[in-house]
Amino acid sequence: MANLKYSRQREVIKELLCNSCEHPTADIIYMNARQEFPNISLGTVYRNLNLLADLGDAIKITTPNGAVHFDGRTEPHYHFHCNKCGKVIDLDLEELTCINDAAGKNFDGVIENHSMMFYGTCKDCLN
Amino acid sequence: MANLKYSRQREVIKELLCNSCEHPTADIIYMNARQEFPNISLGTVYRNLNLLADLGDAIKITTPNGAVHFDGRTEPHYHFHCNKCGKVIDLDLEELTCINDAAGKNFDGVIENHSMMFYGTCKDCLN
DNA sequence: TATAAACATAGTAACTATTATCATTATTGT
DNA sequence: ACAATAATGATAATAGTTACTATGTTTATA
Repeated sequence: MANLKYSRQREVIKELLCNSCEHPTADIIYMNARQEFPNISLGTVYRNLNLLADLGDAIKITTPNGAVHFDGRTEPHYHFHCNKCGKVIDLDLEELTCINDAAGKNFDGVIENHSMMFYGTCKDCLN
Repeated sequence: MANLKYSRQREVIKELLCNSCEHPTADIIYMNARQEFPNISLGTVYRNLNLLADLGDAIKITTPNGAVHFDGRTEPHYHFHCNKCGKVIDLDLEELTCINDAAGKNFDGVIENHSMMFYGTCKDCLN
């Protein structure tokens, strides 16, 4: 798993992800990466985004309308998903640290972590 | 939107969903519905599940590994997703009613609701 | 620095989950 | 009973993602 070799493509993908506050999809990263590597393959983008997620350097955010968003900010935080435009926005809400324990009270498995997504209408979409 | 006509297929789909504690995917519902209607179309299953969700009679649950699960229990509650088998399980945890307000504190849009998903390993997968 | 092993890439095909299309069938109000 | 309209089954189409493969890069070692 740790037999990694450097690649310029991966570095650029990681940079794009870390410098973005937009929680981009693989698609968006692909479009941006093409400005640096006109021939980069979409497969390369997916492979590296998933790799970064596996390494803990990125977070995958699943939204109700299909595409997976990626987040380069890895410390725990919560997200808002706009029901109109589909944008994903960071929220300024401190982590609920003890909720995992509370959830595990009457539960027979092991709870490791949680994610929370808020829904509604973002500023831009409030006509 | 309310120009509905009765269909036996929809009734069976709804029944299957409400009688299940398993948070089935469209696929599973399809397989079960075929015992009643051997010729039912997968499209019919999707159409009706989405319709039920739009009517508020079902909830769509998005999990990190692709497929959407459906839940016939519509009062607010939280879920656990097993990282190994992908099962979705109801949790006995009371709703965090005021968290929407807390999340909206430094946020410029309108927050309507939220979902929370816990992750880990379920009882059956703890070898 | 040459070399060989291992990894990464681009390009493309394949796959999965879901939605759209459309001719036929079923429901419902009159 | 009939006409309007919604729902169905069958299938095609789409979107997002992963798999495959030949070629190109990186890297450790001599």
